[in-house]
Amino acid sequence: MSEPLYCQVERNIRTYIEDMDLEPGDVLPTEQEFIKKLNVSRSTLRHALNNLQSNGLISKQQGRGTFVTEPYYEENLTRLTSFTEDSRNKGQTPTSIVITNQLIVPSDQIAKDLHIGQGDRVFCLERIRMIDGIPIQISLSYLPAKRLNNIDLTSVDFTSMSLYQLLESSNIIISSALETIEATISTPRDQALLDLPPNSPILVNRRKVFNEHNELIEIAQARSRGTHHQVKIKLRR
Amino acid sequence: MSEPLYCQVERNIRTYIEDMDLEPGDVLPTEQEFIKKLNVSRSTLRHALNNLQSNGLISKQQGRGTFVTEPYYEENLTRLTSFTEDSRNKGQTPTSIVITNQLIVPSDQIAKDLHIGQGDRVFCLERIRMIDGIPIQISLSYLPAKRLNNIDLTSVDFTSMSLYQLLESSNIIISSALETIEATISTPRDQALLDLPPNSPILVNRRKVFNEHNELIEIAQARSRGTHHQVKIKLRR
DNA sequence: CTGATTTAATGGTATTGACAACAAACGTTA
DNA sequence: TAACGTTTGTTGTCAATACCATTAAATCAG
Repeated sequence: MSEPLYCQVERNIRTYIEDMDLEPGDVLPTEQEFIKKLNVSRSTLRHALNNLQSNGLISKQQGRGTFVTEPYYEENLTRLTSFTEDSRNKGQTPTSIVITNQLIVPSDQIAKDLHIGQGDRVFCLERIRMIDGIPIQISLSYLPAKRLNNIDLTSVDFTSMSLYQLLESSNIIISSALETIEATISTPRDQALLDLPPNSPILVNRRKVFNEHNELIEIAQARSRGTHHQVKIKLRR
Repeated sequence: MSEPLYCQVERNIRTYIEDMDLEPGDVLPTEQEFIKKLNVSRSTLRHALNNLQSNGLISKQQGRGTFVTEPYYEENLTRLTSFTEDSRNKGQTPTSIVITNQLIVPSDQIAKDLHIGQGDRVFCLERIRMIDGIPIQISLSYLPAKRLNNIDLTSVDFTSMSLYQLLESSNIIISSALETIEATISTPRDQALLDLPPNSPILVNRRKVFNEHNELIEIAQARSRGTHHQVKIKLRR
């Protein structure tokens, strides 16, 4: 058989939401309407709807209806993964607006944090990360040029490209990372870039990424909408 | 209505795995066998199995069967530690004010989250965690009584006692946990209990803790001062 | 106008039946 | 023996039907 029917239904509903320009919070057609419109059985439709719900696109409420969900980003910290990879694994479409992509002379602090000398150059990459068109995160990365195998990041279009996958395809081995998380209040800049009201919470991730020789290849800060962003960790004792 | 049938089936299969001492990798009875054994329809059974699969307890393979899942294995992950242990390791002095320490009848939601039945009792423990006298965190835990080897938590003084160390000294094995983190804004209650100004950020940790049989022994929420609390994680790719 | 009751709409649960897809074991044949 | 097809047993997909639970809106009584 070709693609299962419920998968096709899933895609149909996704495109329906897009075509109808449904915003988060909007109500979807009822099950009965979808059944007529798509000409499938209720169980098939519900299979599709359940999948969309566990992918975080919609939420159902008994007695009321089905609604488009606020998109939110769930970061999986059991492994070191990227925003792009995490989102795609959940069936979402991550894109970026590149604010800065330059080769710069680092400040003393950055140079010290990266364990590089005064004269060494550093790539500075700042992006607004979006899911399905909604801004979720501001990420700011510094990468020392001399540890990047002569890649020229400034010539790369990061609109839909994963930084980590690019590095790995250039034989740079991302080995481990140290990450700290804290909560803070959004700055005016956060509010402008992430389209937030004043006094909204922000989750701040600071990450140091190491290669196989335990050399720092990236220090990064990610500022995410606190209520649409979850970090998920699996721990063992 | 009482508890849905598929939830009861879920619990039945959980206890089956435990009673039969099934190890990771072991094959479960086939759908037909479960249908006869539990006297339910196939769709109900599959509903339960699907839930168990998304909870990571089992995995299904078309044409082969259903198997108990390999436990998650990861080296160099941050260990599951407690507030008390963390603080003492840093040379600080953790204390607690106990707000609630009762044996209660759980709400439907809590019972469902803990995978327990309607009649089962649950310990509810709420504490203000302090370091050197400064309130840092509000922690709220629910623990199902029947999985605690007859410990009576209500008779324990948690002022300077670690919950996890108490459990372990009672031969309860804390095996793994799933944790999510998000940022939010403090509520008036947060502000009162943690001595915070309005509009201060709060870091919310939600944790599910499992024993060696992958049974839930605790669900907990911790609300911490966002700016005086950092989560540190070491990741591997 | 207020509050309680009824009704309609909607998603939730459960059963049954049929066929498809896949994996492993088995038999046949070259 | 090796290769190939067949059989068997498993989970996956899909449909039709019935009834339950929850919610919100309409209706009614006071």
